[in-house]
Amino acid sequence: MPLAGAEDPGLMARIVRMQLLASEQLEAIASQRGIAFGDYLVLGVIRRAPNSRCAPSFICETLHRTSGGMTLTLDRLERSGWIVRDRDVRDRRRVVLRLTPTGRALAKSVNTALHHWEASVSEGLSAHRSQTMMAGLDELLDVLERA
Amino acid sequence: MPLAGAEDPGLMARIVRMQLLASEQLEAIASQRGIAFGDYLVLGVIRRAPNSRCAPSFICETLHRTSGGMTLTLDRLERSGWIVRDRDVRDRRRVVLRLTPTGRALAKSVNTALHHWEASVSEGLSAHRSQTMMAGLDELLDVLERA
DNA sequence: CCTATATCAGGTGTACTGACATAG
DNA sequence: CCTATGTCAGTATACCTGATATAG
Repeated sequence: MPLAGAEDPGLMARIVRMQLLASEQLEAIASQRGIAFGDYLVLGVIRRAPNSRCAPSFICETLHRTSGGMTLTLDRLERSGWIVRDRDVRDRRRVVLRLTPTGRALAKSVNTALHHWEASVSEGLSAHRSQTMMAGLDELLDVLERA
Repeated sequence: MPLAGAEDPGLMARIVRMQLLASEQLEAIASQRGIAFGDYLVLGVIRRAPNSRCAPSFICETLHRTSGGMTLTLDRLERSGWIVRDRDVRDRRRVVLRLTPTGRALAKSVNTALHHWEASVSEGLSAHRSQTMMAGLDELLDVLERA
């Protein structure tokens, strides 16, 4: 079911198709555990931040999101009981985010499921392909980042 | 700016990062020409369909979208003067979509810009890498499609 | 009758932009 | 004053469910 006709689809078509397929599967994995994939990414950023704490603006930069949208996302995550907003005592403009025990457990659970997904996808690839794919993707990411 | 910490990010993180970077750039290219990237994809599906005509349901399948949402999208594209809805004379339940001259010109313009983007990205990759990348992506897409 | 195609209506979730309050 | 951080209000878009023609 290629997007293009007879000719070679090209890089763009492949990327778009990958987005469609991967998004569906990642979304399914996360939502089976009661969270949207995009929201899981936010939990993940907090979890991996130094001391498992960070500011909303850091998440915006990491996930390329706007501050207005992030406020709504954080409202939602806080309402769900997965994160807490603290005030920074040094600079009281700043908010410090941290995970609740529930939030940490959820993030870990989704993370584990994603690792299993990764493993099953890798199984479908020849070992050699898997290696060169990763290297190729890294090079591609480098180019995209510079563009 | 990797999503993960010290360990190897893994396939999932690479895919997510690719989605972030690629979406931004594709969205920028399209919106510079006055259309959202998602809407361009719809025009593209119509343009590449047999005889440059197709039904709304075909677009839904191709782009994995819902019929209710597609009706709204098509309303928007029609209001913008880029597509026309005709009735199929054989089966008058069916709607046949086609591009207006303006819509065709816009789709071509975005398509050309995307080809330039592709070319510039490919330039940043070693020729050999570019080849194996594409092959690797195809294999990955195959696996994702089967999953 | 029953099914297929597309649309519509109502309600929900989410993101963006631009304005704003507050802190430095 | 000017900048930085985060929030809020208004807007846009997409989704889902279920109902509604209309045609086969």
